[in-house]
Amino acid sequence: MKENYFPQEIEKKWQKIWDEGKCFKTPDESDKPKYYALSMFPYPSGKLHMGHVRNYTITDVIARFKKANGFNVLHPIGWDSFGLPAENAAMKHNADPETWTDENIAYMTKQLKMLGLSYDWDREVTTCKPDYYKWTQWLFLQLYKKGLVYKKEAAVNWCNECGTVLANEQVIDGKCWRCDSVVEKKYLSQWFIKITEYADVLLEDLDKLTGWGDNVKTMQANWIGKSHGAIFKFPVVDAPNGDVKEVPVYTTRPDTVHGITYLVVAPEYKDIEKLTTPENKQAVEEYRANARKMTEIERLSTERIKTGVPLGTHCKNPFTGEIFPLWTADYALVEYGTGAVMAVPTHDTRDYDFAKKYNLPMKVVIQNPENPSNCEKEAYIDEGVLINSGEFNGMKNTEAKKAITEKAVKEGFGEFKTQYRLRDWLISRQRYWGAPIPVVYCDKCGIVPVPEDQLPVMLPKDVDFKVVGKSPITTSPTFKDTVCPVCGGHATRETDTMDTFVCSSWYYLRYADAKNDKECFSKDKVNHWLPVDQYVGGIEHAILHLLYSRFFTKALRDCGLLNFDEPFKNLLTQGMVLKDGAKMSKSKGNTVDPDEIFENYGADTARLFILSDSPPARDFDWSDAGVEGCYKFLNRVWRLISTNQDNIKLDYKLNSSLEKSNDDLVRTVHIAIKGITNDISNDFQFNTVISKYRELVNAIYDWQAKKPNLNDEDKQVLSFAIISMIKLMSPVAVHLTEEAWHELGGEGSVHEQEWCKWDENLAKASSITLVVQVNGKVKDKIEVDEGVSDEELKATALASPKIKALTEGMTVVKTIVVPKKLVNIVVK
RNA sequence: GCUCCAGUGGCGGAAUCGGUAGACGCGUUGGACUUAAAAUCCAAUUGGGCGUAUAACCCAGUGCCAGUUCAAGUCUGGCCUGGAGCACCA
Repeated sequence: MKENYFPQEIEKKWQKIWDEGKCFKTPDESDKPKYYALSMFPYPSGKLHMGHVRNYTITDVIARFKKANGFNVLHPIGWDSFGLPAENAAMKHNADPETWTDENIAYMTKQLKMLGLSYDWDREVTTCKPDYYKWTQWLFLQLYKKGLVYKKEAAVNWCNECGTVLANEQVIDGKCWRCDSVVEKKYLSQWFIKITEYADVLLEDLDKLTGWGDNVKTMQANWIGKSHGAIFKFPVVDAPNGDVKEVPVYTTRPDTVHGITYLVVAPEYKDIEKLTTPENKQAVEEYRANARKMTEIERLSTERIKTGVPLGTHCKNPFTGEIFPLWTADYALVEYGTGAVMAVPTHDTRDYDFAKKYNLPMKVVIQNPENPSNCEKEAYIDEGVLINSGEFNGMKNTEAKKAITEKAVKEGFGEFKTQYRLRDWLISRQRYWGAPIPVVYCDKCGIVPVPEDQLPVMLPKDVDFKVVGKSPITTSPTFKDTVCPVCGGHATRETDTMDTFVCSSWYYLRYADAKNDKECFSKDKVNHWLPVDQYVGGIEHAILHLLYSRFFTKALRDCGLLNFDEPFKNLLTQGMVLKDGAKMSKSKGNTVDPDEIFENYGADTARLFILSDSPPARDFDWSDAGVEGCYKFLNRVWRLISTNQDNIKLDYKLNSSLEKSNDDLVRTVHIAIKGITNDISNDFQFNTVISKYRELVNAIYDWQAKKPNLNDEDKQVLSFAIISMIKLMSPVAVHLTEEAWHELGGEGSVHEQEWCKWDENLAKASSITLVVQVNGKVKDKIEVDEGVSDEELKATALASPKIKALTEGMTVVKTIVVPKKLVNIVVK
């Protein structure tokens, strides 16, 4: 074994051996229990960044740890390779996005191998390849058959910069998630997936996900946004030509129904024209035209002063017989509820602001216990007792919600209603680099799905990427015109492609059976390997990818393709990698290139460092000094092994009774095994695992410093310590430990060795430090033997000269003994 | 505004059940080795009492204010600050 540590040399050597020997291939059949460890697959953007390094290292260590602990581990990787950056690159260079993507995949594959990750490369999936997107299209057709896919004209989010529509989930603060430009509303006919049909079960099943963090679960719950309320129908008393009889509203505050003083419909409300009097027509039209022009940001700004115009017509409140006016205002949203709102200015802040501005009347119906008379300064939105509410006066408002709705149900003008904020998932994209939506439009038959035996609908190659203002796919002379599969007549293909999130909603299923060319996956294999036991990825997917994937799993279960209902049993959302307190980004210029770290320090240092300083879920601040420190530590480990090479025997034997310092070292090793094993098992606390590596290495050095000459017992003990250390470090320092294992004469791979076991009797020090407190404050510490009884502890504590001095002349009220730890003497 | 998470030395962070606060590392300071440097090793490093050293001791201390307890970083209530998500969702 060389005296000095040359990571670049040994890493290259072992990577070649592992790769050529397919050392991390996972058999489908095994006597061992299965374990599925998965990182969120990358977009092949060009190069790995440190976020990838962190993500994949975490999952790799988990995979290796589980393998050493007797599991048959599935640990795959693939590429989320459709998407706009490839297309943009292609437009810039007038090249094929596929070439750009393939080159990136090749480079990033090399980098992943340089990181020493234990992937089963035979299961690699690439979403932009026909052997994958064929099945994405096939799954689209299954959902279509189930009635979960439909096309409709709707107000959709349009990003001008990207030249495509976006899903609601991809609009962040009114801006495009990818390019940050302001999103506009457009009315277009688009394809949707009916995720709302699963809103309730997606919400309820969050409770089953005990292995997910509360933060992600709450984010999803908020996004789904379930609320309980009622629908009330208000008769219209003076519609101009009488064909709109009533306006239904959704409310979560049926208890305030007696306080209604006006009603608001959204500017896009379907019956708005029929509800407008001729005198008001012009003003209403102008208001609506103006609303259409506004961007989402302008319209949704909460700071904006509310505006609206009256329609001139009126409704009757069936509870009170009161007549109140109809208005249109853009604070009512057409997509939510019924698109109309009953306004109770006294008990809703938005209605209050609006009523103040337009001098609309107010009527208090819930009494504020602290200010019973009025709501002059602001709306009272908390709980209270009903007043001015006829038969419901005196009732608590929480009870009145139910009672009032029940009355409406009985008398036929209302119903209980559960409402969700979640909207259907818009999956059409007017872009080239995606999976073509497999439908055709026939002049005679209308929308016709492409028959399954004609899949995949291939992306055309004969397109012009330089085209402006429309999707390159539409420029293909061969793609669009086709034959209707039903009538054989002329038909045109759908030129929209699918949102890439459709491709990534099922990739984790494909890994179970990646090379299957007959089905998207075999049911048996997918049921065997899934659900994913541990999923690791960034928090930025808390809603998007994770919600879509949960939906897909449930929908495919209902299609009979699999028999589980949640895809990811445990989820670890890793924190961001920061540098100087800010997220690493090219624009800030604070990125660190993984290649440089591999080159200067080796992958083992990178792996060790990325796990060392912060727990995985927290943000990680990159520091060059920290890398240096990890590199020095690995050098220290290397020296410990190389200088002792002749003293270490793989087949060491420990005597049952050992000399004190040897006994202590053996105990230290057992403590380390126990601690490291538990830290990995509980929440993957790799930062403390690594501090325990250091403690162990420090202990071995300290032990050795006291032993200039080693006798036989010393050598056995040292062998035990060092071999245990190598095995414990093998999931992290994968190359160094493999090299050491072989240099010491080990057979096979260190990564095929069983995990170390500890002896509970040895995993503790031979003596303990007794802490003595007086009135709860530490006053003395006394070394005592490990096996002492509580009585002896108490006696020892009371016999301490310090304690005697402190308790002199006082009465001992009580003595608390914590076994093997502490005595607290309470005195007065 | 609503929801969730977090707050511990100069820094990253540690502390199963409430039981020695600050593990481990980074940084800093001093020292050894060296012609010198690098590397390596040793020591100190929460603040204050305490501006000579050594040894010892004492006090305070985990965002703030209360509470429960023999004992609180940890539990309870109320705040403050920071971060994240949602947000005119009726």
